[in-house]
Amino acid sequence: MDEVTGRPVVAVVGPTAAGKSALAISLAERIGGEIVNADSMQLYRGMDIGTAKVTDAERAQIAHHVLDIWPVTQPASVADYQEQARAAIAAVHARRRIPILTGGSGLYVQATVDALEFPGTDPDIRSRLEEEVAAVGPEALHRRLSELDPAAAEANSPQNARRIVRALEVIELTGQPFSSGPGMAAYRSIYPRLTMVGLELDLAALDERIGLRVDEMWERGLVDEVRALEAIGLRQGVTARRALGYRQVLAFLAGEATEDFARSETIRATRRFVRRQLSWFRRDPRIRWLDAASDAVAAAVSLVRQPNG
RNA sequence: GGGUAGGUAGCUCAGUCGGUACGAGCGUCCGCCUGAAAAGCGGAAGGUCGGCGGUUCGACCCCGCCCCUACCCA
Repeated sequence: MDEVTGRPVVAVVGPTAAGKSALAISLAERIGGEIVNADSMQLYRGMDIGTAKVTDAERAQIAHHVLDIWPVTQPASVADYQEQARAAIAAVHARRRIPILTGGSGLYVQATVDALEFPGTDPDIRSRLEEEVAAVGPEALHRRLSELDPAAAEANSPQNARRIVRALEVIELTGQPFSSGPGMAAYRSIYPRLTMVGLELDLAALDERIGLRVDEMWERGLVDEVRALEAIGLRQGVTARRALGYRQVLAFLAGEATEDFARSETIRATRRFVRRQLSWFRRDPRIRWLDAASDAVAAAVSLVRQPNG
């Protein structure tokens, strides 16, 4: 068994606002762990309040990794994240401690833990295709995709410009159909001793917490945070400017919405997001779900100590 | 008391010059997801078109009365 990957890895996943960060910290204390972030937006430097990033105090308590790695102007990249997250896990292992991958970005968790391989990207091809969709509409490109890679076309709706562009990009770049490489690696973990813990809470309670949490973000100065990030290019970043809360505050700062509207929209969008997260995680059969309303820490500790499936 | 506008999906509103509601956005529910993923996308369930009567072969759309809301006049 591989010296590094044969060591235990824990993943704490689940919807936003269920309490993953706190659970991960408590768990880390009990089992001698260090946290590896798997939250796409917490990768951005300066996006603290709106992403509910762990505090300095919490970071002093338990080591956190793969946080604040990108400037807000940089487009997100799962492939880049994957590399850094795996390196962080290896480093934690090298310290003979247990990495606890924590976050609600399903794709990022899977990219780290599963044998996913991302074909490359090419800015020129990408921007050319993007201009094309803008000009011709996604349906036209979808038709082309049907000829080049029927399976990929089948898998994407003709409206889904983003996915169609990426599929065409990969085909052009690799000369291979997009649908041939990816897919099958999902749920095949590269870490044999992986324990996946899902933290759940009933939707009504979660919705309530989201409302409170967003109000709290406002009190803590989310608007000022966004204003400061705006000054260093938030509006130019393709990914960061669309983050929950940030997008809405930017609209408010641009005079396109009232502050109240920005806040209620943030709550609404976050609630919708939580549903998408659940729909992603629910289908992963490896996840052991724990109720956030009960003693999830104790339950998680015992799961880690006696993985058993 | 009089007048005007309006009462259509949970919400905000389109619409039918009378022929089984083409509805839309938001909300809700379900799902998809391999380099933007807190993103992007798909599907579904929801309506006796304020009430009662009338005209008509047929009314949500016409007529009468009533109720409710907003505003105006007194």
